[in-house]
Amino acid sequence: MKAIFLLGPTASGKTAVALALACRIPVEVVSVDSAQVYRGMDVGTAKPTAAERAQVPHHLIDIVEPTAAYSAGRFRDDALALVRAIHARGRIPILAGGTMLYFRALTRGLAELPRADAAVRAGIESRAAALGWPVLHAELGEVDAATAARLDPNDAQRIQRALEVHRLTGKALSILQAAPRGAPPPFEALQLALEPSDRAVLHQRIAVRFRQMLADGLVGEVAGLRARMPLSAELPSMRAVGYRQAWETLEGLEPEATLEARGVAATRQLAKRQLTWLRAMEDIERFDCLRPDLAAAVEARVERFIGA
RNA sequence: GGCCUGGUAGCUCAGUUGGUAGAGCAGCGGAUUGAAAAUCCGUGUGUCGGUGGUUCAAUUCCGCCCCAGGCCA
Repeated sequence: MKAIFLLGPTASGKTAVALALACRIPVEVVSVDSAQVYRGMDVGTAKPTAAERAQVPHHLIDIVEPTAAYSAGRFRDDALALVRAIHARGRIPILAGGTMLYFRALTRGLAELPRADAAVRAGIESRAAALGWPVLHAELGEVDAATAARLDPNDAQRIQRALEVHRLTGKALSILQAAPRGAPPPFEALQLALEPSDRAVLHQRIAVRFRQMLADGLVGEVAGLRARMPLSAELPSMRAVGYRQAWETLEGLEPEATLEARGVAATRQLAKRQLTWLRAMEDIERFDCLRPDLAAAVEARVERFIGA
């Protein structure tokens, strides 16, 4: 069983490459993207168009409401089921996207941990508001010294998660994470990374694309979502690049005049973090996403993989 | 043409009663196990507009010039 991984930072051209591959090879695309899962968030997440989705089946797009929270754990389950189903149809899955934690969850597995618990999180949150995260970090140190040592006293999100896991299971996160993982993924993957040889060119693309998103009505999309459902700034969906900045402008927290610059900067920062992940990955074949013959080069490599 | 106010890091600005300078943002590097497009950590040498002068020493004081605003002609 074979699968193709296509990873790259935002604006590196993953969608175009995947579509080009689809012309030659019977494939289905599994999106590996923590923002494209949200229904109604179209403009700012650069989802493939309806036409593109009609051309090739795409999965894990528009699967949850923006009021909900998706997760790496759900992604792993969903993606493994999809890979199986696509294989059963005699096709090859292309897992394409830029959410590198999701790729890792797939290739290395996740520890057996409890899901997020809203009530427990709220309790931790309110204690943190009163005492400050460094105090909770110290408390974590009493029940899970290894995790506390690994985390910065200000890393609210991870301290909260570690405390949550302890409260829910009575065990230290570090112990649970050290336990052996489940079976490795039941497929052989060709891992391809798209990386720019010139960061400045990627930045240029990002600027052009964000400007286009604004022209395409990103702010209106966010305003519409806010009018239709009970959203809040803390929701993962509304923390997504572009959506957070549009939200701040709609709330009057930041001037509209700076929206474009803030959105572009946030996108560049996202791309930088994605590139940091990619740089650390081994067993991955890298392609310069700026080369003019990118699609053809990837195609040739994939055909070799499939033929083998 | 005259007067005034500015010209300091990519941007916005602070500062040095004369001993060559620092914040925010941006950028860059890193971490990353159910929120990950998140969260966190680290990282600041720049002809202090140019040029003469005073001084042991000038980005800081003085002269002239250039540039940008404003006011008066």
